[in-house]
Amino acid sequence: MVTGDQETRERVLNTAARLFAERGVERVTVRDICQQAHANVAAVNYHFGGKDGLYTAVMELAIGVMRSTTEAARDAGAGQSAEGRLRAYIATFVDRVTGSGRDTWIHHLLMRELADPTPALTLVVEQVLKPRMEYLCGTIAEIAGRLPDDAVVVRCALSVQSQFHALLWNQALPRIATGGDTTPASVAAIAEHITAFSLAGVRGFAQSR
Amino acid sequence: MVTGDQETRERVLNTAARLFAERGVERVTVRDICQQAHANVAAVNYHFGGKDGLYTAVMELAIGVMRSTTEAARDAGAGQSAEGRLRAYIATFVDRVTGSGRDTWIHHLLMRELADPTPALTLVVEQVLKPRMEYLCGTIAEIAGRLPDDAVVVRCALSVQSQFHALLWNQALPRIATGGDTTPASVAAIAEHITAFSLAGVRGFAQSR
DNA sequence: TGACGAGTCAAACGCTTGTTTAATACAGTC
DNA sequence: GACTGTATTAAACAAGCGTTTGACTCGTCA
Repeated sequence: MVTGDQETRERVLNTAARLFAERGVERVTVRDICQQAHANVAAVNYHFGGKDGLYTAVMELAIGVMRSTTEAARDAGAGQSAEGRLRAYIATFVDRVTGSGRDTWIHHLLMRELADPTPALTLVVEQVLKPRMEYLCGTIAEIAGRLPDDAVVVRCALSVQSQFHALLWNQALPRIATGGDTTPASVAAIAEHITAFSLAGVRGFAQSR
Repeated sequence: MVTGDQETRERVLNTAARLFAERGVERVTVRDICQQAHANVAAVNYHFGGKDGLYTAVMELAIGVMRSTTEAARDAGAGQSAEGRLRAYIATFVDRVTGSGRDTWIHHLLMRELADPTPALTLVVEQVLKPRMEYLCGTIAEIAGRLPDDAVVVRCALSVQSQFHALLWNQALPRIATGGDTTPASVAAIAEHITAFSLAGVRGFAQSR
């Protein structure tokens, strides 16, 4: 085969990640993947032990990137006030979800996993969602003057995080709301909106100590 | 056949609705549906013209219920202030999504349709999502002292609506957050949280006229 | 009574799916 | 140069899928 510079395994893995995110695991055949990856049908079974193994490998790849997103969101606000950290956290996520970076497919995979859980959800929860919630709760707790495990704080964190997911309704959004474009300016406007909305929401639960 | 009181067509339709919502269309076979509905495999093709036709029929059924939910959410706040209307709207939705009523499956179908659009999305957008956004924007506009088509108002409406969807992360939620129970008390607490959070968020964008 | 349409049924039909096989090529090692 | 383990290939495999078929059972109506 006239392979490129890339190893077959890597080509299959990357192609599968893209297709799984686009169409969902069930709507992608191993023949689709291998054809687009310029690989033989047997490659999936040889390198990943089967379609399920391939999906697991894709999810592990995705989890790695998601963890780095969490870190980036945390680093962006390092040394700032709680308000500043929340603002930086939101801006990082909006930026990555709307695809200014190049890893949009990952968020679609995550959305599918939440809507339609597979065994891989356990990994996602432990390595991605829990750390995010923990950081978010810490920041929000500081803003609200409450404890991080306060039920009010947890609910606020969910309210913040859930707003990101509306950004992924790619097909529906442009038809029900103005905008939906992802120019740097509008992305920044969305981030600013979620920040302001969430800050006001959280402060409404503020408790004087 | 020892059918019950229900006609075969109805049994197949209801069984399919439940299974499609639970597992997703791709992970449900016609044989699954017919077995659970105590019907012959050919029933799907005879009554609905095929699996696709069955899915369309299920979505039409779901859209009917969703429209009635929209009306119920609107009626619940009739004659009240804008704040009261928003509170009633949110309470109605939280109630239906968490399944105190019996139509939870519909929201799972909607979530799947947003994550993984099919041709049926067009119907959902026109007959369900647009009317909801319109009503929500009207209410929020009044609270914020802005016009209903103001971009700020539209974004606020999306922020409100998106919070409902976190309630549907059935598998993931109990593992990342405390609660997740659906006792009447906690459902009311969730509704109250989203209301307070959203009201504060919207008021932050209030414009003195 | 006999013809007719609607509904149901077991069985079979193609087709696609994920997976396996056996052959082949190739690089490194003794 | 024979041996070994890795990687790739075309072809075939068995199972499952949605769908179709033709016979059969009714209730209805002329």
